[in-house]
Amino acid sequence: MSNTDFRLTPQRKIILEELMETDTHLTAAEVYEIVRARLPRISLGTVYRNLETLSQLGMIQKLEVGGTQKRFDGKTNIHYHVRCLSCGRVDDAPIEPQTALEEAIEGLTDYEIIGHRLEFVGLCLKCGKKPGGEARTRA
Amino acid sequence: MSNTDFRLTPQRKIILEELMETDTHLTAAEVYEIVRARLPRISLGTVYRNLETLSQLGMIQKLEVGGTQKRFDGKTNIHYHVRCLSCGRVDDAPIEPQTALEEAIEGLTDYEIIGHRLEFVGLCLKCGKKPGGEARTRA
DNA sequence: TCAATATTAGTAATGATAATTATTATTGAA
DNA sequence: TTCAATAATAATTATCATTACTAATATTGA
Ligand SMILES: [Mn+2]
Ligand SMILES: [Mn+2]
Ligand SMILES: [Zn+2]
Ligand SMILES: [Zn+2]
Repeated sequence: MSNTDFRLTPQRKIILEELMETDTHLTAAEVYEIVRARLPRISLGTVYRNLETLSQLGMIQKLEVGGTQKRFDGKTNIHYHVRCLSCGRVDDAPIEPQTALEEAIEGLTDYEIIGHRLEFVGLCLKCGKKPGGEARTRA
Repeated sequence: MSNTDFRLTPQRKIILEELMETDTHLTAAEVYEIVRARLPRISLGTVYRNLETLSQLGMIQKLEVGGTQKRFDGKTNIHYHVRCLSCGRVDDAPIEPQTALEEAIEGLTDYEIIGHRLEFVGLCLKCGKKPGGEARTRA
């Protein structure tokens, strides 16, 4: 019984491919829409299940950014994000991980610190400039 | 027509009081349970509606921490948090807001930066020490 | 070849939160 | 005071994201 019984099914392969070749941090629903163009019979449940599996295996990253939906990242290294308060768009933040932050709280709390999450919020190019922009979504 | 038609109803007063005198960053469901001890007829919808209203007015803060539930904070000043990966507990992080972070990305992105959120994650005293601790909850 | 195992599509269930609605409470002008 | 306008409530229903279940299909390796 090989312990490596992870099968790279067509569904998983395509989900991975689509996540790799985009930098927009898709939601599960967005992944579903995109993958459906290539695999019309895939089900939303399969997308959720595999996004979970793949992130569990460290092949992708599940992001807990603000807002109501989780987002998924083809990049697995530690990095920060910027989120648009208006349209929800999430981009990578061009700033290196600040290890100093964890050193700063070390010992000041009862917690055993494992990591940290830093998210910048603001308005993306599209939403920020012109008055109005896109409809403001909640959260 | 006075524009200040916010009424400090008993429901709102008690929700506020309970949020003020705790430092544990309650979820809506937890607020509901606690307030119910004093106002047994209050409805969960009222709790949600007023938590939203109060945070809209800047009287409390709605926190978008990791996990599945929003949490509410009686403190309205900007500060960071530590969250336990095991039990979900959220405490204030004893570290000052780092304005330098926003200065660091300023100009490096297309975004108009408005703010940032920093959350440390780890294991609280109760969950971290003894092997086992509480049952690990998801997210 | 074939039984064990993994994965799927489809659907139902769950959990958090928001919207609706009919009723009650408060306000301020007549 | 009285009463119409407004605000807020309790109760209920709806929505949205996500997870669980289930029966069918696919893959694996002895
Ligand atoms: Mn990213
Ligand atoms: Mn706090
Ligand atoms: Zn935007
Ligand atoms: Zn804990």
